[in-house]
Amino acid sequence: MTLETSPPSAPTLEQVAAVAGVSRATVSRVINDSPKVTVEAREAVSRAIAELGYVPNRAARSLASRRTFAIALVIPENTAKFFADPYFASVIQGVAMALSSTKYTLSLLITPETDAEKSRNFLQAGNVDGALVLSHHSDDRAFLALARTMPVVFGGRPMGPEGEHAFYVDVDNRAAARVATEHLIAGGRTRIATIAGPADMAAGVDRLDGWRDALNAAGLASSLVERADFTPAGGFEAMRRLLARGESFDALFAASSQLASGALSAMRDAGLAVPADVSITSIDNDYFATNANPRLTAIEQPTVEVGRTMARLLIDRIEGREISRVTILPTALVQGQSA
Amino acid sequence: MTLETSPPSAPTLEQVAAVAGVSRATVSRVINDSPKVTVEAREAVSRAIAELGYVPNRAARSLASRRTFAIALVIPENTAKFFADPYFASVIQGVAMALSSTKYTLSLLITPETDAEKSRNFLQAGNVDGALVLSHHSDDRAFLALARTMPVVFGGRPMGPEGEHAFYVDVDNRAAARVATEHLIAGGRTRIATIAGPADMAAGVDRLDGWRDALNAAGLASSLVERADFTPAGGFEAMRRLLARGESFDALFAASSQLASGALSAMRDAGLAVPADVSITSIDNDYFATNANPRLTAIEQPTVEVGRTMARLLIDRIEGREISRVTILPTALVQGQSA
DNA sequence: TTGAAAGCGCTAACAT
DNA sequence: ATGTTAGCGCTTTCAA
Repeated sequence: MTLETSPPSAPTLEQVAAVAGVSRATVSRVINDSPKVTVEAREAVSRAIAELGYVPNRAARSLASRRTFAIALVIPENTAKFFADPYFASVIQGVAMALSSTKYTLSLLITPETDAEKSRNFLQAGNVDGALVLSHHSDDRAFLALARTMPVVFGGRPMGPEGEHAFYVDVDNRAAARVATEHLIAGGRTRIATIAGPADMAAGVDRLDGWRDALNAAGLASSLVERADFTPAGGFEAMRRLLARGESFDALFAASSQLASGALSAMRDAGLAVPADVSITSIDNDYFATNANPRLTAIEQPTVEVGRTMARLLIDRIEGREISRVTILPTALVQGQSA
Repeated sequence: MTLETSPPSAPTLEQVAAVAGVSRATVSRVINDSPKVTVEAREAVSRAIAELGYVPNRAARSLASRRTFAIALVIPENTAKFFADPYFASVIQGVAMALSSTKYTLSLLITPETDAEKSRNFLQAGNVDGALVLSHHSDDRAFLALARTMPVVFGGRPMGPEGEHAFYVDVDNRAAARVATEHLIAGGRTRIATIAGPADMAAGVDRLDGWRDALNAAGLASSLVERADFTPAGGFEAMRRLLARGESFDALFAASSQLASGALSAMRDAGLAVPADVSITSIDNDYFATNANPRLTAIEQPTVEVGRTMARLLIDRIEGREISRVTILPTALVQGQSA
């Protein structure tokens, strides 16, 4: 366990104090931007810091102050899904943007089931001041308990009774689904199927409800439902099941564009033309929507803004500012060629 | 700076010791799997830990032991490029796999120029026991200095004189490029152009050299060179410049499949058929190669294995085991339809 | 405004 | 095998 080449051990605050000719307390004050330091003292310390190349030791600092100035972004997915889903990319971008103007540092935790315990420990061990939990697709109940231990902001409404007390940023999935479905109805479609997400995920449940809302309001039947997990493969299989039913339909609302993209393949295999035979709308104006053929008409979520907002809210909570528990961001329908 | 709801402060080792009826040292020994603990003591401690829900405080631990059991994976790119490049996804997967069977935790640092100082500070502040620097495309010289401070393993040979002392995992880019070019020659092509990477990156330089090696050995001209950064857009522009020269060619070696994919668009615009008019080989059998039309004949790198190896080597270094400074992993040509 | 001194929660000699 | 005792490098009262 010994390092092969013992590196030049880092300069300590004590050494800085010696060089600057002040006490350790004063050095600490300068580092922490305390106003109660004379200009001369401050400058002497700054010079010493520069001269020695001093960087405060995080462990010592956080042990003494009980602050880490780090936050975790927890993504309960496996690595493959993480990279396959453009949603994460934009949210992270938003988080990173919000953080870059602060002292806070980001710890990215991609936590497949297998490493769950390691991640929990990491968080409980005081490595971070708070956590962001981004559960676009996955189940996040495991992390609700965390919220009792430290400030946590969720991306997407957490399911379950404990979710009632959680802080989260989300879009109005139900309204978004309703709008997407209404667009199909406005286009004159009357037999509208849906491929819904999993029943144990908020986005799955809410988007299905929104689809029903629209159909009910228009007096249309809402029986053509197939569920799938939010992947192209899931969409492909769901569409095959839908077609196998033998009940014809002239429109599809897919709960995500990944689902729609899989469904498109299955429809092409079946010789169905889009939008001639079946028109389609979906949610997520992402890579899968814009690169589909035809380009999908889809609801756009403000993904970068979700990330930015989550980070800002978390820091507000960490620093004791009051924030509202629920933040809903607006969505908009973006016209493509599929409906 | 005060938490709005002060969370129940975490149990300490001292409390565990009290509950278990042993000294703090014994608790510490149990936590650290020391063999010198009686079974009874170990069990008493384990029970106390479970009962209290105790998790050791990382800061205290690392302050006392000077170990963090965390390593950083530094990616000197902006977030957008990070997600656009499938290379990173696989390498990270490899790193994560290697780490999951260890006590080590991963800190992912995506460091655009703007946040460089924050990242450097993070690393110098003792947050990690070592760092992996993955510079597929970007310049990494800034991180060579880091290697004097802590164990560092690079992914890809670092450029510059300091690179001579760096530990790294890489493939033989020169040989890979030579093989890819020889494949074109074996196909009867004689006027072979290349789109090379940047001159300040090892992969850029080495792959160009390999192309030259093959042409020289075959007695063919090696004048048709255009450089670009490793993106589809770069490849597109480079191909346009190549075409604008007015010198005809019947084959192209692209230094990466992203470059090739951009080049393909430009060739399609120019009415060139692949592989009829121009055959193509490239490096990276990734998404861009397999989804190109026609599918690219490309050199496959063992990307997951690169990540796995980097992580293993870094941990070996951290724990004082001897490792060889340079590790070269094998590549193989994967036949597509482009050559 | 500054310094002295007491910890933060843990590990690691050193005794026993 | 276990306990005692110093710290690890910093922040933070409290006095001056």
